[in-house]
Amino acid sequence: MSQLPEQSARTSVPTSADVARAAGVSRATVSYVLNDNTTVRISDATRRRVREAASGLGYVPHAAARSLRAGHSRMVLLPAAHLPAVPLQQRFFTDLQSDLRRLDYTVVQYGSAGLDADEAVRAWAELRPVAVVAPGGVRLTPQGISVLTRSGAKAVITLGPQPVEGAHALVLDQRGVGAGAVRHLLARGRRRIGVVMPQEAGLALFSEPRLAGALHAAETSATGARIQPLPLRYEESSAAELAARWRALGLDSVFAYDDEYAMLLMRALQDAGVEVPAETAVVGAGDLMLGRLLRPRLSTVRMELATAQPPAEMIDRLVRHPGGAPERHDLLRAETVARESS
Amino acid sequence: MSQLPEQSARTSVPTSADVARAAGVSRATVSYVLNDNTTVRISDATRRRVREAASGLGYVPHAAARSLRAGHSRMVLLPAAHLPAVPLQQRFFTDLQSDLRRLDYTVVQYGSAGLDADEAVRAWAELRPVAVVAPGGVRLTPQGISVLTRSGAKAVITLGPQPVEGAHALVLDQRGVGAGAVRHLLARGRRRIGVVMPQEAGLALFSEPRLAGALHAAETSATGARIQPLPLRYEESSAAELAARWRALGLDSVFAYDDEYAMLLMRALQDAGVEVPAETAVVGAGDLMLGRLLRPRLSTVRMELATAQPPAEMIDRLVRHPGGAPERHDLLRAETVARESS
DNA sequence: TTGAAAGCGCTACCAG
DNA sequence: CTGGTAGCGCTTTCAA
Repeated sequence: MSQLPEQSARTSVPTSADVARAAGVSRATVSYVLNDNTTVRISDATRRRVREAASGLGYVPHAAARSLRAGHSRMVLLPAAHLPAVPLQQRFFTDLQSDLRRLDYTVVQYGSAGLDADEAVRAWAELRPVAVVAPGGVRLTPQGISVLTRSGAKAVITLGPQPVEGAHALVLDQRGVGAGAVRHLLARGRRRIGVVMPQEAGLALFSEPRLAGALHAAETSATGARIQPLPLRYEESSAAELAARWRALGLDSVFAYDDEYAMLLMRALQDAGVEVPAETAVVGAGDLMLGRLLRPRLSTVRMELATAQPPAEMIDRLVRHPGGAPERHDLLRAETVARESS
Repeated sequence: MSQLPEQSARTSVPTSADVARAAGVSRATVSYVLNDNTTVRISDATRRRVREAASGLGYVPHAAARSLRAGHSRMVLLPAAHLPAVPLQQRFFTDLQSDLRRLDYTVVQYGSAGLDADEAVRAWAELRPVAVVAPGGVRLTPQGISVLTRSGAKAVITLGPQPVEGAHALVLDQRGVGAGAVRHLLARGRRRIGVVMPQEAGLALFSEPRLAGALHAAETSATGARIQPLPLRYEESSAAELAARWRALGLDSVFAYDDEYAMLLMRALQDAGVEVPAETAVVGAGDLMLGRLLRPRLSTVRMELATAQPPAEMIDRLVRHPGGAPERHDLLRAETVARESS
């Protein structure tokens, strides 16, 4: 219908005013109809005219304008860690996302790679999210939390190995993983236990608590067991080096951080003539398929997320009743799966 | 300073007007100072006063209001696929994200799990992104592209095995992976080649083109080689079943889709007494660490992303000069790595 | 049952 | 050098 191509090009993004004009009604009516507002009664004929005009023009409401007017958004922000997430976290996010959507939140992942902590928090705050769920690996300080809160976030929640002062916390306590592995090895009669510490950046966040759990389990066992941290890069050469001096270390078992490092190390040990499990028992973590395919089959610590209340509901509750004391929920359950390697 | 707690709570999110009041200047001046607007000259004293007032109040600008006023955003939207991304895509996204940030774009991942195609596209359009990069696994129809374009997106780009009519395309052509594997096996004298087809939802997007490439390579080789698709679930039982009827299939080699399926199948074949590579050669894809740790070491097809122009620059160019014909760029380079399993 | 108008927070004109 | 002000697209009173 437009006769001026260049004008129609400039005006090409249709607004509710365009819909109103096309339907011969006011912008208010358009808003009522498209939002199914029940407090006001509109004739069916008008409803249809508005709907047809909207779809005819390809009208899509402008989220920014809407939330500006409303004074709040329903955006839940998930700052993406710049480091590779563990598969468990990946699945957690996927589930959280669809659960939140069902509660009518808009979930947005925001990558902050290449920003320092302050810039990143500012960038998040500019989006005025109603809630922020920050995974481990994202540096969130108490003052960062304050910036977010003061910019209108009703709930700030950390997700990771340890809580942060002032925020709610979904804790994936990795200590139980290390403790589970060590208790299993102790029960098998092992007493000199190595703990692999990946040297890859970012994994320290997980490996340190696992080591701490291992140490604690050994100390409280009253067996006199010894824990020996073993730095390892995820490379064959690094594993071969470690294997070469294995006998000198005098270890009878090793918790290999996870199944992949376990596979790497087990192969190097076998190549160096160290018998698994006879001479050295090996335990991984994560219960990946590959552990079942190895020979000997890999013992592992399986991890599961157990939640009393689904995280999405918790977030919804915190958003609706903000201001309570920081909550803390432990999500991670660790369970040892004994196979042939230990 | 506020004496009414409940009022200060409601008004707690500071606006540029609050900053202006605190600094004793107008909102315009605040905007000029905080945006380092150079077309207007402001005294250093005023600048400092404004800056101090802003940080004192914890002022953070409101992105929605800003882009509403500006009439455009610099948001690049990455609809997140609901299925697990291949590691290669994961790295691609991370890199793209930081490159785009360097070009001053805001990158946002939007999870559309649980929405059908139309709803999803509408939801994206509501955010008024300046560009959309849709990975494979996200269903994007020509009419979806039109909705996005008409809502102001300057560039719509697909990323995946095959392009979509009307959008620019970053193509990860999986056919070369299958073709590379088959050519390698043909060169090794193999003629009856199985191709593993994962039965997991979502992988068909990758496995079908790989099969097509394998078929094409066999046909054009003039060797009379035969290609046999082999459905397989990522479970030990499924692999064992396949291995049990292996000899009846009469195959002398197999392209196992990727390294993980290769490990699964190779283990099952070995358990069934089928010698690798003597009786059956095995090739994976992805060049994972685990392939190097298997015995025999796994031959694989390594995949790399080779780009003439970095994707971020391409997007920036398309945003600045919209309206050109759809571009298509092939990103995937496949290269066979021969080890011991073939 | 519908329309007019105010205003969310911000920036960019134009006056002073 | 700084301030007043219009208006981005939308929703929601209040009037008609």
